[in-house]
Amino acid sequence: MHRYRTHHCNELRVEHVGRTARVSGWIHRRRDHGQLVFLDLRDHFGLTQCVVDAEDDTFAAVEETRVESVVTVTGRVVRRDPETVNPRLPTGEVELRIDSFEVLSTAGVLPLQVNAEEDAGEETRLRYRFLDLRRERLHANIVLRSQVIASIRRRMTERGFMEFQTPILTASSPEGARDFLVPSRLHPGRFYALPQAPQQFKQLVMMAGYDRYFQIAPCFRDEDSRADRSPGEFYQLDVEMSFVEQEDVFAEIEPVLAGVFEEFSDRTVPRPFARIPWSEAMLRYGTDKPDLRNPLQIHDVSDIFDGSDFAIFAKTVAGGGVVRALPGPGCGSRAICDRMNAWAQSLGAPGMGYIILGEDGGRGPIASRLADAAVAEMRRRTGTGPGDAIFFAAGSEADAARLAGQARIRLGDERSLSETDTYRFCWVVDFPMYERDEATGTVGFSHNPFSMPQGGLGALETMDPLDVLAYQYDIVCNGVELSSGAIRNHLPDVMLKAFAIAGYTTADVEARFGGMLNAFRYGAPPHGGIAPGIDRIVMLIANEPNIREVILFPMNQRAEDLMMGAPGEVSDAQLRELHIRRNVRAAPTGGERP
RNA sequence: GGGGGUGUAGCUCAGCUGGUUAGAGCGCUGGCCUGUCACGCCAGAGGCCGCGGGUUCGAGUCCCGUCACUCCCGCCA
Repeated sequence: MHRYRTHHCNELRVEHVGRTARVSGWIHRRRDHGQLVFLDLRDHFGLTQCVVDAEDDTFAAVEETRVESVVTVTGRVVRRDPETVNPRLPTGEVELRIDSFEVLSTAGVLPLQVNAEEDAGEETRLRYRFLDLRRERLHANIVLRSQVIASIRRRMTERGFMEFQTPILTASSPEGARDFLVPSRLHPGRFYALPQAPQQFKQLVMMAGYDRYFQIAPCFRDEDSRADRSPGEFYQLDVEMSFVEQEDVFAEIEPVLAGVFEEFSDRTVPRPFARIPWSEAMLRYGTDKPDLRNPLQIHDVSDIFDGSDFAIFAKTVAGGGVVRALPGPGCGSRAICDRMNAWAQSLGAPGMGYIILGEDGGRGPIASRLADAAVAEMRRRTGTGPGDAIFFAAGSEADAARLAGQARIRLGDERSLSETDTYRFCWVVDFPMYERDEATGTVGFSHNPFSMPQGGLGALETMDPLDVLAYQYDIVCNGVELSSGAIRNHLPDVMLKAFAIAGYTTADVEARFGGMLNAFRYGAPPHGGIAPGIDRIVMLIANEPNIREVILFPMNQRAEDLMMGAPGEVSDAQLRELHIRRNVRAAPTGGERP
């Protein structure tokens, strides 16, 4: 008989009755009846009930071993009486009568309870991640993650993509997020950087002629975390293709994403994914990552208020601002509208105007200043009627869009308007190539500087840069941005011009992106790609609100690994070898850990 | 860097307008219990009320500071 087990803990069935079996695992739960003890033994696969009574030799040992200890149980598989069958367990028709009981590893009193639904605090969970991972939900999430990644690999390979590894130790990139730096022992004063993404490498793979590349790629960015953004590191499904236009990329990625989401969830994935121009997304949804499960849409009503008697909005429009209207189904009451207004003010907005709609037209301070025909026109545009309200966000185009967009989300949640059984994907396309930095007034890249401008060199030379669009797109699912992507700029002249508009000299570009720029001069195929976030994909499929729930060993919000103690101190000898000298003020004393 | 929330037993939390000995569930320890499956019943131990200062006759509760965790803004081309 095998030293540890003949069966795992989700294997024994009626057909095994009468045989002797051996199982090993953790003591999940014990039910002690004094003269009779039940033990639920747990391993990766499931639970098996073991039983022992007072006359057995092992009784005392079973009774005193604490939960989460690791034990090996050998015994006879017995059919349970019909009234004691547990239909909730796959192994619930049988149990194991304990003949021998061996403790392989004892557990102390637990800092968090593995067998309870109740969540411990984040700090405890992260410090004792190995215990947290034993719990059912988290354990299942990580299994799901493994299966999702395996499915993605299979789907990509079947489509003719090849998976390559790109360097982890590379050069610091001057744009974008903060880099993690790695000092060089051989080159005093010089540093590697961990890649923020394999962006330049994957483009070079295309120039090397491999045609279609993908990688489940680790990416490193030294930026602050969010609930949907893990600090430090994350994984992307990094993809690049040669000789393609935008729709070719969509045609490859759409079935992969839809297939994976359908394979691992019970929800529907409507196809084809909607294509929404960026400017339309900002107008209708007030965001560049719209949740299309929410049926509400925002409408521009600036023309109606232009020159109207409602002075605040008329002045806004006259000053170049806009007024946006959001339908509020069933919101036709003072209490609801006042609450929306107070909420808007809590966000720092001046307020949120409203019209309450009754059988006989509109009520409220705005409606009283407008002609009936104007109110009727707004009803028509927003599709509202008696019992509803229309909410208004006024201000600069960006401010009004943001407020209306947030109000749209809030109403959707509060009134439960959104679908709950769907993954609504969309492609947001036609992003602007440049944007004006509000603080400095300068023009900079709004997204990836390597994207191809629509209209090419001609557009860059003749158009207002702020009007130039890029072959730049996002894939969004249920309001979560999964990825940006682009058709790349593979033409050195266009690239130098594009960078010049953003304030970079040719020398700057050569110095910073020389490797790739040089490659463009020896025959570069037109190419493009995308890089959906793996962690966010799994998070959506697992229906988890926080990205830590789908990562084996996540760091906390301050980018610390509480279990391993990272980042940690290193020895003076290590630093000397790396030509590094500390330059930190004396650490404040009294820290809980060194 | 900024804003919000939280911090009370090993864990999850309650603790009112400041008031006498700070509670519950789970866990832990001991006892009882032969068909449970979140077993049940009885008893017990366990508290720097995050930390420091202040107001007050009196602070878990109010004020100031600080630390930690978390959510958000900035940031993430």
